[in-house]
Amino acid sequence: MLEEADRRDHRKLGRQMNLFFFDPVSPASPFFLPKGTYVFNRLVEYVRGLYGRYGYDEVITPELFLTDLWKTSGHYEAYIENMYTMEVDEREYGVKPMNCPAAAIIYASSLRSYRELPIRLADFGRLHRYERSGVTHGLMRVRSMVQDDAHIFCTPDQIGDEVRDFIAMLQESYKVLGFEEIRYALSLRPENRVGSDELWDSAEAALTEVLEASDLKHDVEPGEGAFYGPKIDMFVPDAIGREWQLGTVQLDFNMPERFDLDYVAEDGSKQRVVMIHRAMLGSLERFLGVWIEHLAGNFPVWIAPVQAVLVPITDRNVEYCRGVQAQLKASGLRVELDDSNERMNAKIRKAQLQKIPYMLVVGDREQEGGTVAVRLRNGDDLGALDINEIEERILNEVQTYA
RNA sequence: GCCAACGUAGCUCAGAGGUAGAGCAGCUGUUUCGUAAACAGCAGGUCACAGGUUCGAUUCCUGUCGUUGGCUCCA
Repeated sequence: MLEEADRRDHRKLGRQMNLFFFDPVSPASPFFLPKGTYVFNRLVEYVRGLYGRYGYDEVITPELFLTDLWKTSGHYEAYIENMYTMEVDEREYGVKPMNCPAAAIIYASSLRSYRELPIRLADFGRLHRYERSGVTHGLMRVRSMVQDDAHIFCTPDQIGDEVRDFIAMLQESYKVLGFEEIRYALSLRPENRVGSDELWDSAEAALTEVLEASDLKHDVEPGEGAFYGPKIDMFVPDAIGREWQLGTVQLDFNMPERFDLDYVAEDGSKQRVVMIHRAMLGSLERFLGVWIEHLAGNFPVWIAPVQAVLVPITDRNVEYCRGVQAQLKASGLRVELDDSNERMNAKIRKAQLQKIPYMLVVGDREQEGGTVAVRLRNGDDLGALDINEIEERILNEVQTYA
């Protein structure tokens, strides 16, 4: 069991599969290698696809702000110790530890009508947080990260629908990504909080309603909410059973007040807008760490950095393999050719350790028949398949997120 | 930040108060092989960093940095 956890350890697999590594010159900050970057970007791309369907708009915001911004948001007091700051032209700047104030600035940048609500602004900005020594852990807790972050601005009446749609999107994505068991936790009002009791009442009721309406089993954690609003967090365990928070949806009554965010209502009056912070996969670094352990490194074909490797048995078969590679690449597949001076056994072992989904072995027999001998990473041998046949099979898996 | 441990070659590790070793990876050559490691040779290290003790420190001591397990924290 412990051995199995060790095999799934994302830090080891990260090295072994050439995905990422860490270097003391930037403590607790991953360097993503080309293969890790591919997976990372493909995840972002996947999320962007969902955003298209779920009505989000993406924005790009600065990484560096005058600390005035966090004085306005209220984070300065609580979190300045955990921020990276610098002085330029005698003014104090801070590297952003979260995107929400930037979203508030965007919201405030024009007069808003109830007609344009809800506004859903996605931001894949890179965040930096000085995490205290002793709390960092591989990709799970880093000092530099990107979240699939978004902020929804809506009316109080829209809270329920927004939370419900978000959870629906989250469940859709977790299903595709292979997470069956998610723990949901509803966190209610803490001692120290902002906002009226009426506001908390309705917000907590809205979250509870969504959870119950969708029949979602969840824990209720009184007093665990953020000072600015109640929230629902989604947790998933790593290889040794430690739970990590990935998704979250948080109502915020504080930021709209502090940034004076409102909209013109139907009757012409100005109304305070509601802000919802939400992240589906959460920190993409953390998500990748948990996901790698969950999959034991076996990325699904659609996102595997290398989908197939051609293994020529002898030099005689290399030219033929080049042709097959060219054909598969032309279809958009990521196919490598192992023409190293190794025995087939060694090439297969190497591909296994890289967790490459398909190994296409080519000897004289395959070459003559215009086929490849297909081996899966689980050891299954599918025998000789026609090139078009294997191409279709892989393409189909890509399209269906199999 | 706290408690504890660890830090030796790109990776995984061994080692000892007298300035270091293996396997894998790398490079060169041989080999042309049927589903998880062919063979040989070569090359590779300020033993994390800084002080201290000592005739002599990579080894012992202290500090710093980093990593790991746990605690606290996680906007």
